Amino acid sequence: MAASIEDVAKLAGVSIATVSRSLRGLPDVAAATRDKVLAAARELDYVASPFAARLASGRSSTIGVVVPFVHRWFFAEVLGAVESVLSQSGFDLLLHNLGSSEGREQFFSILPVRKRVDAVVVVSLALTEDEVEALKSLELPIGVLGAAHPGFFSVRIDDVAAAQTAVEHLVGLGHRRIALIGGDTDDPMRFTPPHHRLTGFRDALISHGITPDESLERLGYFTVEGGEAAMVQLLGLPERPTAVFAESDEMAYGAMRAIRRAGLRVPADIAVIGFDDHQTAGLLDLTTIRQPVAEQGAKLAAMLLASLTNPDSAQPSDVVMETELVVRGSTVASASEYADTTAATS
Amino acid sequence: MAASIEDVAKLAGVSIATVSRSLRGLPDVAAATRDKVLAAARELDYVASPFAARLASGRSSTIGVVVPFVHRWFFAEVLGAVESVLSQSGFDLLLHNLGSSEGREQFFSILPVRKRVDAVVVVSLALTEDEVEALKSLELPIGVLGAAHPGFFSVRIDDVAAAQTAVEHLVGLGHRRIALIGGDTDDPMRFTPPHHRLTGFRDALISHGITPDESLERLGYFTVEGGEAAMVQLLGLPERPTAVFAESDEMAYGAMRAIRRAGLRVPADIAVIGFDDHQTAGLLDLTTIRQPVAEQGAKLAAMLLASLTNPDSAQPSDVVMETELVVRGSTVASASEYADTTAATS
DNA sequence: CTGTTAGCGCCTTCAT
DNA sequence: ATGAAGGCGCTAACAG
Repeated sequence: MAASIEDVAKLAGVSIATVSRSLRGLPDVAAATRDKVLAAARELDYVASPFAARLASGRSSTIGVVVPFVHRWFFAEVLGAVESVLSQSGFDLLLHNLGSSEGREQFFSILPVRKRVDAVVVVSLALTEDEVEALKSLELPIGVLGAAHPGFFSVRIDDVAAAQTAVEHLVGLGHRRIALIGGDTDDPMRFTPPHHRLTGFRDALISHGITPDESLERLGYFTVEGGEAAMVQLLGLPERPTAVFAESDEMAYGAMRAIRRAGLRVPADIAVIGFDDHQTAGLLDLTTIRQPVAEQGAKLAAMLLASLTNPDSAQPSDVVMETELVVRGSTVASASEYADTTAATS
Repeated sequence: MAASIEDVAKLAGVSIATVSRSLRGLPDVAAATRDKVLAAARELDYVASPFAARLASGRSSTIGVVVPFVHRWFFAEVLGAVESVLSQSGFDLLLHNLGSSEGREQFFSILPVRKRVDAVVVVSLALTEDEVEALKSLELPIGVLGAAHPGFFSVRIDDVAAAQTAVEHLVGLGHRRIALIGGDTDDPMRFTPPHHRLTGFRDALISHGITPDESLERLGYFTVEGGEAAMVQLLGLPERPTAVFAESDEMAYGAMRAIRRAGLRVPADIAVIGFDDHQTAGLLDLTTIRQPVAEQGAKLAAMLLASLTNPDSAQPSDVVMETELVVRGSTVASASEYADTTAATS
């Protein structure tokens, strides 16, 4: 049987209260006493029972993290960053992978994090009002990655502006007939980026005197395969686009593949720009909008931890991180030298 | 303040013991009583405090999952499958992402799962003796994915045989000068596959009268970039290989890219076979060894749950799942038709 | 079938 | 600076 706080107290010759104080580094413990306790604890290989501690204190030192799909690059990257921050602070991470709209419904109706976490991180979900209410009913600090909600902490990028930047890069290269390969804004899983990137795409066109043409907006479902299929459709148009903005690098990969399979050249015949700066974007020479992925997760986790540590500063804040246009060979032929250099040194 | 079991008991007009029994679906409760309790619980929006339950029962309904890197495809896929099985059984999943050899050391010395999980799943780590001892000291059911250990549950594939199959496919096509792009068997993170796949590779060559040539064995570090760099080295050899076996599809992608950049053709000049059947392998027309990734994770989780539910059947078992050679255009030119079909329908 | 009563192992006032 | 003692909310015998 594992040692309990009482065993440590006996061995150290003090009360269990003193053991508790010493082990948690509370003040008002004599240095000599603390040392005795630490020695006894080490000797017995003691670790406090988290459940007893949580029951008594009401705090769980656990954060729930909700992702739509762990196995997709973006979410996995965020998750890794969050885990790293939490484990360094001695917090546990309870993972909830929604997986589907049924999983999502189930999560928000059951709220399996109830009574077991101190805060919740929600990644990239466009929350419905009901979902927001459900989260609020937890009466816990909530962190959202990818969208701002009053009362919640948030970290995100400016998707509208980033999409505009992408389109403006293409316009600046002389393109006027620009297609979009995006996520489904009606998707039952409701991700946030598609809405904003679509808005930015259309806004940028309009501000350059180009009328958005819905036949040039196709769904790529955030997968390589989807991007390829969408591009095939675009290539079948009477008047095909000269440039494509894909809302993710993975869809851009599919688009490039479709273009080349059709015997056309990137960027000579059709320029392609992606979004994310996925790890293989340099390798595939893809121009893209870089966003700090792990950094967003780490920042959000840190904000939540800070609010738990110091409930005074619990002012929910909204952090908007910078994105950056990374020009490579898929939009500017001569840029490929840069890309080669990047790929070789990475 | 959230409702407690006492509130429910009062409202239902029964004792807290009866509430507990009713809510947990234990036998020996009159149907009418149970209904009253359930109604009261619903009315008060009651959920039991897991910590109190865990303290009292000694069970946590939580499983710890340890992965080397969440953000890598294979591990993320496994994690998603494990999460799905656990959440369906009402179990919590505590995630531990090692991230580096320091993170690994820290995990096994601190054992942050102590006193908080009912079982542990370890993914793809070649465990040292000390690590095995550390896990055993938990006195919990341990599940290992990717390697067998006496006393632990395990699910895996036969990496040696699978690698042999890959090489035999190449030999069958007439290749004799076959290179390997693999993981580092001296990597501080010590993954299991590299050792076994290297063994299978060499064994297959030998059994066909081909002497393994170490200059044809290169490190690709399980990344696209690493695979490309390894292939560049192989292409620089006085006598270059006519075929390459990469221990992962991602390394194979890099190899194919290096080959094409060098102005050579796949498979005409150099055939390439990968490992995993990664989701984009069909798209990139890569011959590979398919292994059931999510299935391995789901199976292992289910085994552990079964052993917790029915401690009698707690016989640690070792399940070896099937792998399958998937022939596509990177080894057999005429196979590309199949690949196109696959890609179009997937 | 249902109620009573000890704990589970720790945190946290409140004294001293 | 330290100790004593009362919960935290539930489970699990044990009665009845």
